[in-house]
Amino acid sequence: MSKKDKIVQAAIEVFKEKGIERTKVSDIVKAAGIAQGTYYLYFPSKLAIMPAIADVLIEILVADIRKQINTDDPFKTQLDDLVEVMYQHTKEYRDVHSLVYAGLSSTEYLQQWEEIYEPFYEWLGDVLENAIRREEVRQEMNAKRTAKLLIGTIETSAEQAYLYDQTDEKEIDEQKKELRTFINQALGTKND
Amino acid sequence: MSKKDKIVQAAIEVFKEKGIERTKVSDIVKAAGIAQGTYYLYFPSKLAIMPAIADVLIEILVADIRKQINTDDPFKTQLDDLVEVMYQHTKEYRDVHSLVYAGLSSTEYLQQWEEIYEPFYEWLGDVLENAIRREEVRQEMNAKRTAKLLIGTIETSAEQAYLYDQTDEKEIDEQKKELRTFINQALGTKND
Amino acid sequence: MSKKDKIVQAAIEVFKEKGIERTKVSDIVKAAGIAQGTYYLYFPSKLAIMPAIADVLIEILVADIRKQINTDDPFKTQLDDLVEVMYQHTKEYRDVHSLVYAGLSSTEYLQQWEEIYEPFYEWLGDVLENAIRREEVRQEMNAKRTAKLLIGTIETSAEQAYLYDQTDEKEIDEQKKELRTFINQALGTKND
Amino acid sequence: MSKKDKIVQAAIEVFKEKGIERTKVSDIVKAAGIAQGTYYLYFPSKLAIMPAIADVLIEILVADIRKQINTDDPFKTQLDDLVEVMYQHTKEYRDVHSLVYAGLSSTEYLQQWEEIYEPFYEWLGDVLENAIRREEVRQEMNAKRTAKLLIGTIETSAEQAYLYDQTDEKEIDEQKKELRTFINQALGTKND
DNA sequence: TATGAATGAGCGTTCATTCAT
DNA sequence: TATGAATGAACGCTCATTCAT
Repeated sequence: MSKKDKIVQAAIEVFKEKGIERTKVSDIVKAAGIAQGTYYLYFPSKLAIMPAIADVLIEILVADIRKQINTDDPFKTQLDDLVEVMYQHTKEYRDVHSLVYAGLSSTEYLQQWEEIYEPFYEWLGDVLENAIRREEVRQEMNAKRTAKLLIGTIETSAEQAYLYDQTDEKEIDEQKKELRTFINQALGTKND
Repeated sequence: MSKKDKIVQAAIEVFKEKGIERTKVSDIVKAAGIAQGTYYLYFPSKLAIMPAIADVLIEILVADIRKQINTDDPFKTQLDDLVEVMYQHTKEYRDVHSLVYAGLSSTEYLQQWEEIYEPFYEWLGDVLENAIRREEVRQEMNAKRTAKLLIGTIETSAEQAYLYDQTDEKEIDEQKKELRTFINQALGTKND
Repeated sequence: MSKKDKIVQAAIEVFKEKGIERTKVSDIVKAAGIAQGTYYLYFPSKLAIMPAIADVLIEILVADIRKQINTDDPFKTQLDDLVEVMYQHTKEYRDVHSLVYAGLSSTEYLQQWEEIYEPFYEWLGDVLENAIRREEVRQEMNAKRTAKLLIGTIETSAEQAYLYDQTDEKEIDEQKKELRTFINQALGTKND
Repeated sequence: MSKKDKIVQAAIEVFKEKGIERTKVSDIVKAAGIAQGTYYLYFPSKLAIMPAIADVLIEILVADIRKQINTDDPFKTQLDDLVEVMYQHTKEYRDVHSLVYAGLSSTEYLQQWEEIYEPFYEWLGDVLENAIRREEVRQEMNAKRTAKLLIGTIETSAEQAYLYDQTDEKEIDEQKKELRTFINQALGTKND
């Protein structure tokens, strides 16, 4: 693993640990086992690491999705699995996610956010197009735009679920069920 | 207007202009026309004001919605209007909104986020229940849960739209149209 | 009790409680049950109360001494009793004592310290003069100067004893015994 | 000289000039010729430097004493010299001394005070033991305890003397004379 | 006298960034 | 490349004091 990756990994770890607290560069370098100055050989400023972190988060998410979702399954199954993976991912990384988002907010990097999500949009867009072709969903939709809507809906729902520490799993399951109905309707998913 | 409200108003203004990191307490008090120490009579720390700001943002949003949406209109019309108002609101306040969210992230206050949204959820939940009763939407939904999903979907979509400064209105209109289809389908809105 | 006295009493209480921590004017007024501004009707500044506190401390000490020491007793007995009372007093008030001393240090009031001790010096000077007259101690001493030395010696010894929280009473007793020998020798106290 | 020592030296100088309340960390670092942040690499807070200062003060005192006192001299002479050196030292450093003591009072460090004095107690304890062996003082004393009493007595006496700016040297000489008598008696110093 | 909200100068501390090695 | 001690600008917060009521 390159030193740069090591720094990014360490940063993610520290964000997860320190959670809500503000993370210092000195924490990151300590976790990465490098000297304070070394950080600046790879990133020009404290916030400059944020896009790299966001990239990794999306990479992890997309990798998980590819692993857990079988694109030969019926679309409805794939959709259910997508919800599961995204809930799982949100649960594990939601602190980091919101911190990174916050970090990007205070810089010129915010613009990159959508760009970073692009591979994810792309993947889901392809899946939707397949489903359209296979007539497993309604026909007249724009696959890419709908992919963005779908991702936004699932992600926000997951965030609402895990916003409270109180992981009342039963409550979460209810919400997940409602979500599945909501998006299946939205896409006009065929059942049989 | 109470002094506390004056501080909150001033904070919103300054956050809109400068962002969260770049905003000093001294900027807020200057804008509010009060002394530095006075701020701390009302809020124990710089970040402690965030929930109060979020409250105001939601108040404004809900007030706008009440003003612009006629609950006697067909549900479909109300939904269209809701999208318009929320897009408008996101456009105007999206900086503050994400800053406040970021600010809450770095504190123990994040938990309050959902609580603050409660009045909005409540309102839309009532509207949905009416629509269910009037058979303008599909029957088997849970109104409150669906309200949360709906709000999350519209809000995220609006955020995606205004994430870039480049306000390509045509592009935005396309996305808005796709969104309307998406949510109408999701709710099973009746057309006639 | 006058309001001024109430403030002084409250200040002593707060000093005892907060001990080592810096005490704020707001703590004092809260304890005294008065408004912040009222304090300044009686003392022109935060530190201005220090001499008044010192006065009270000495008053208490001298009152205790008068109560516990019988000036008709043999001088040696009086001396033993004096040691007891001063140790007791130091134990109870040593935090306040050092804080007041510190408080006076940072002002022009430090000069008053000796002045405040004057009644105590006076009292012990008289006792010593009696002892000289009664030939219970060596003859050639200057009563007033020796009183000051004696008080300083006993007080410092007591402070050394209670500097540590660890109140090893056995150790303290040993030191007290050594002290008694030391001062009896110093004064040439007659035994029989 | 190490950077830490440089900071301590500078702090002593500044405290002598300005007092503890009026001394800002920025004054200390300016005098030390270092950056503000550097101070905090060596001391975690403003007050945390106090024990280090106290250490230095005692070091200086003990060094002076070793230089000025000939341990081959008769004990009585050594005692006279000790009084001289301690008066001298108190005169020069009394502001810093009481400030440091006050500073320690407001922290958890107060406990260290006796610990810091330890080398001084040790030295005088040895001297006393020698005197006992040579039968220059009374025989039955505990050397270490008596050393503490002796130091306390002389120090307090010197502080009483220099508490007033008005250095009436004649008055001070009188008191010093009375002090010498007092402690010689206390120790049973032999004259011939 | 008494109040207590308001003041605002002032200070301790932090932490991103630099640079000599 | 790598180090980590040093930097110093920047800022949150405190708290003694004031003053309108």
